[in-house]
Amino acid sequence: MTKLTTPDSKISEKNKRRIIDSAVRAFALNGFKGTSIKQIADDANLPKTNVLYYFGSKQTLYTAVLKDILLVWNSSFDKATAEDDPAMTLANYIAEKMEISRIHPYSSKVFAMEILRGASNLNKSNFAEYQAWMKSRVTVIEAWIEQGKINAMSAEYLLYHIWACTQHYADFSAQITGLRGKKMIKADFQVATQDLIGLI
Amino acid sequence: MTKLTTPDSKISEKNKRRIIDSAVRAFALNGFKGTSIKQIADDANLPKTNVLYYFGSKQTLYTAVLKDILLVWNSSFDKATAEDDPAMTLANYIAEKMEISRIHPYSSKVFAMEILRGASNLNKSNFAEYQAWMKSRVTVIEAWIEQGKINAMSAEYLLYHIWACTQHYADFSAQITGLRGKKMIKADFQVATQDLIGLI
DNA sequence: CTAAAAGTAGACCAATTGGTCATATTTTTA
DNA sequence: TAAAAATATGACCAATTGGTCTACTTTTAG
Repeated sequence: MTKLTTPDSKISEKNKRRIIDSAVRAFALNGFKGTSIKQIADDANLPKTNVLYYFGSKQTLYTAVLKDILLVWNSSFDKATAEDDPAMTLANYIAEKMEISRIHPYSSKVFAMEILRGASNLNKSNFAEYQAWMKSRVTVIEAWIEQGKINAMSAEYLLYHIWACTQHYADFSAQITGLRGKKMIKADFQVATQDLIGLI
Repeated sequence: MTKLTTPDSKISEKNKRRIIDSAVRAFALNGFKGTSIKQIADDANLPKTNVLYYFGSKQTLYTAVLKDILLVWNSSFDKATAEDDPAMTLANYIAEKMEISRIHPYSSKVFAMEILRGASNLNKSNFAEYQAWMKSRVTVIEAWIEQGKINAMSAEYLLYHIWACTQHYADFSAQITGLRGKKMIKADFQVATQDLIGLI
């Protein structure tokens, strides 16, 4: 039996996973420059050279982390059509995004930081993909408006605003925790989700 | 004539201003750790030692930058009362926040980064102040609800959502620029503002 | 005008850190 | 089971950088 591709060995797989998980947290907490390879290695219980062995350089590791993060961000809205029910579809989308914010706060933060800093590590193809997604989603929303299913508004900004609010709960968790005096638990996320769905 | 305080000299004033302005941009673009004092000094056309002369350490400079940023973020909403018109007041608040996002994108980004990283450089008193502000604003909004002026909803989350959306345009400008293929100009900001006001 | 205070600036240092190299150990393959 | 491939790891290095020290110049106050 010949292998067509050379999949990573179990060991490689496991170590890479551990390294990336440690790296996400470290980058979220300290930024790219503020995170040392040694830090990540220690957190993953590996010697520093081992991290370099798998990823070659800090920059490559960072890029791998970004790629890993993007994998998490698919949602049911990606495949929604003009025939779907807007209220239900958008509500689902919001709920999904909120859930991602809740479960993957570090990923969200690394990504937010990357964009804050100018997104210079997201390559052209990443953006092209995004643009295509945006265009197709705007088309769907505009079809809904045309059918009179929802009020007229800029589909583009609507998406920005959904994005903004859902991300907010992951990205600005420290601020919210500070203001509330306590952390948001699952129930709080549910209230926030419902509130946001109501708003939109 | 005796001076009660020792105000900074003109030179000191001017240099500190130049340094902070350079620092805001640098920190926004490269993060705290990613920014070197030399970088800031070069940008401000001063030798590195001069920056240390005025601020003592990178950390102190960073704190000064944060403090400077907070000064920008006062708004008319701070003094709104239950007697004011909600629609008008909130619309103004949103418009003001959007304008700040447009004019001070770097400040916004530094602040966002600070919070992303856990807000460890914002001291307790900063937070206490924020909490007091939040509490008083929530009270006003809840009074509006009681008076039947606006629909019932969580005042707390409403504020979060306004914050999220208005900040978004500063913080995620790179993403928006990437998606749109062009930068947002003043007119675009106005459309976004109107759209957001409509939403809320 | 003069002395003190404020500001400017180069030389220098210790710590951190990304990355390389050589070598040893383990796992896989034939 | 032996060679090859993959993995693990310590020693080491050059570059960067925050910060200190010392000395020089300009500004301010009496």
